[in-house]
Amino acid sequence: MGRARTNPAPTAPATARGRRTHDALIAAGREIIEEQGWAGFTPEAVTQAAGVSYGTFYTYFESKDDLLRKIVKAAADEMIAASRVPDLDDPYARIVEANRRYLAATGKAAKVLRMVEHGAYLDDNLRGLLLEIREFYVRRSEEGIRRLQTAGLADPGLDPHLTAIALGGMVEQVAVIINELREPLDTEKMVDHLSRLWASAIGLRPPVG
Amino acid sequence: MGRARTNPAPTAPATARGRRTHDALIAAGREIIEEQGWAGFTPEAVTQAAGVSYGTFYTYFESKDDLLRKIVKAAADEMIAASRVPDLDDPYARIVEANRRYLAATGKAAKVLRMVEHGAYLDDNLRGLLLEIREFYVRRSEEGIRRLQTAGLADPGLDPHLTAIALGGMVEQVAVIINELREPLDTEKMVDHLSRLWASAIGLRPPVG
Amino acid sequence: MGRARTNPAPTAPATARGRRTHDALIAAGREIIEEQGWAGFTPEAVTQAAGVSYGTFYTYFESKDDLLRKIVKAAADEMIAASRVPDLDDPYARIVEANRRYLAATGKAAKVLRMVEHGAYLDDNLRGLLLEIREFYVRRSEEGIRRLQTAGLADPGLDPHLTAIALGGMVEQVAVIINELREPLDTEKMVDHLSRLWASAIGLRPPVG
Amino acid sequence: MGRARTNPAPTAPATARGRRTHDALIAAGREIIEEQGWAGFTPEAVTQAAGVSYGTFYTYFESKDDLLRKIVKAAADEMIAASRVPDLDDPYARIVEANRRYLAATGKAAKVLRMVEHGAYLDDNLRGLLLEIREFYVRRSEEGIRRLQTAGLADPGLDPHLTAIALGGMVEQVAVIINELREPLDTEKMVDHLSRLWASAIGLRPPVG
DNA sequence: CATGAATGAGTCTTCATTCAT
DNA sequence: AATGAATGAAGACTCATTCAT
Repeated sequence: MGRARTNPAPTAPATARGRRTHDALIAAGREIIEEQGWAGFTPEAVTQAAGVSYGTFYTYFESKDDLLRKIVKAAADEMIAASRVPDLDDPYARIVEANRRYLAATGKAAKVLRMVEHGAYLDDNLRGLLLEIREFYVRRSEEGIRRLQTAGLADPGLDPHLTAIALGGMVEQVAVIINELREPLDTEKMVDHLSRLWASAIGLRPPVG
Repeated sequence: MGRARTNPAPTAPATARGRRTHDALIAAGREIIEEQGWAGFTPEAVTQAAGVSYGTFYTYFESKDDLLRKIVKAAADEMIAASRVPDLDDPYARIVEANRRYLAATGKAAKVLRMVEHGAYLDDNLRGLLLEIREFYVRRSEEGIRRLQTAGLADPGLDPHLTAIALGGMVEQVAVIINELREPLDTEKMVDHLSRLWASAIGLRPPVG
Repeated sequence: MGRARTNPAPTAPATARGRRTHDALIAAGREIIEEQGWAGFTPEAVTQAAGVSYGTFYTYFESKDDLLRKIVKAAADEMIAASRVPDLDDPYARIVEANRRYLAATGKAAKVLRMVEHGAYLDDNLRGLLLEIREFYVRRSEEGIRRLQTAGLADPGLDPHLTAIALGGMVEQVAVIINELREPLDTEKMVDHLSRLWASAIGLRPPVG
Repeated sequence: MGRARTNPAPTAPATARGRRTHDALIAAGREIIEEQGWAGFTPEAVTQAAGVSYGTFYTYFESKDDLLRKIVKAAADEMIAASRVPDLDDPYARIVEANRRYLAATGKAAKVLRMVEHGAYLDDNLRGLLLEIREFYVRRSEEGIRRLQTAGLADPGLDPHLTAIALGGMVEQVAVIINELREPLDTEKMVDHLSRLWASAIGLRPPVG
């Protein structure tokens, strides 16, 4: 973590085999982080899980952190991709859809991110990534809220930025908690609640029922 | 070699000096976790910060984990103590007060807890502690919501348990985020927003203004 | 922290170089135990003596104890192998041969074993090994004595078990003492004496002269 | 173990209470060595067993080695005192008596000594003590054998020195082994065997029966 | 004298990274 | 590219000894 490197800088794999190994390592690393957390994430464990030899790790990654960054980047892209919401006219339906997708697709990814949040506290690169992701979500929600306010559909007294932070935090935190609970929650019911709470919170009248 | 432990099993300090050192170590440890996160939390760092020699660590704690557990316990107790809300008649005032106290007193404590959540993934003791704390909050909110529903002041269609998890998550997450942002938020404004969002979400009419 | 072991669990060396290093470590470890005793036996000393870096120790051995067990096992095997006596018809010649081989080959091995006897007092694995070895010797002597008694060549009034313990102890102890004395003994003369004492003790007439 | 000392040199205890504490520490230390072996022998354990505080150790002993030396000295004196054999006319009776006393009184003391033999390999003081003790026994046996040879009662072809080493070793080793066996031996029967083996070995006719 | 806290060098072990093949 | 051995700095923990009260 931050030692000077004298290794040949890994380049993009040139052969198909190389790409396979590279991807296998990323997949293995991600699985390990998701399932064993920070402590289990070692080059040894990753290479073993990927079925290659120890040394191969450094053929593809500059360092453990390098792999981590790539994993996080992938998780982040995935989260954001999974969160694209189709352009629905009904604002409430939009909220429901956004929450459903977030919970469905991002539980594990969110866990990876949060793991990093603490484990790699000192790595500015990673912190930057995390902040970007959060900002993306906050900005998107912020704009949505502002639009609704302009349209007279949401409480104009709310600060869109603070509101976005708070409601986004709610969803983010729930996404993580769900994966940690012993007794599993009914996800669809949670989506329903999150959406209704969100809507009511900003003054958008949720559908009757 | 299976050598029997021969060091004095740490006992409660018998002298005033002992108690001072003991407390200094806990304080130093906590500060380090809060500020440098998991990675910086080493016996060496803790003893240095406390201004005592390395070996002194083990005069008071059986292990690094032992200290960690004590720090977490303290943080948890503190959070819960700080969250006691005076018995206010006005439900909205109650919500505001609860949020204000939570944000004021528990940002760092919450961060400690979250740190542990991932770093000590495998330690059942700690996981148990964390679950207890969260349950405490969820249960308290749940009861509050139920009371309001019974009194006809809150949306009777909401599941109090899911709602408590979601809104509690919102506050918890905001408490942590606040401490991570570069540009500091106006805490009092955030308290106001959290409270209004919470109230509106459950259908409790927030005060006009 | 209950962190899972992530270092490669030592496996049999896969390459010739690996085997060389592995063997060098065992040899170095053994020499250190023999010459400096328990206190000098540290991973650092062993690796230094073997001319490799500290970390290499754990490429081949799970722990200090692991190496110790392997050394003891080797010493034990060696002792027993060196003690095989060719099937001689003359009982006295057999005794001489057994003693000669024991003293020649096992002085240091016996010392290693004795060292462990006390140093690793608590390790049941090792204690088991030691008991096995002693039992092997006792059983063998016991059978020899019994045969001679049956053949009318040895005092039938002796309990073969107790006798084997006592005479075996004599040889074992002498083997160790020899290596500790400043003024070296004439080993061949000691073999002669041990054999004559042994033979006379059980009533087997030693050869005249 | 060999660090420079800056402690006030402990002097002989001046008060009765002091002497009691001093003796209690020696007794406790000895018991620990006898029962838990080398590994359990720490100032902490000793003081605890003696019911005094940690620091008190250094009021009475310069170092851990200092206590050890005193324990060994005491064990040695005790062994030698217990081994004094009354002047019996019958040489065989003398042998029996010597062995009986040795086994009866010295099993544990012998264990202490042997422990030291390996544990404190590097301490010349202790090694000297051990050698002295062994020499005492060897010399005594040697003289006895020589006397019997002169009196025409023992095989004149035996080297008294080598013979004394061997037979002394037998008894010493048996004394230790006895204490290590799970299934306890009948000590009196072992005394009988040792004596008969010893006598026969040197050509002294043991009593019929 | 007794107490118990303080000290810090030493020991075992881990693991990210490098290197020879 | 792949392999697996080698490296060594860093971390957790121990314990004989010292010292303030």
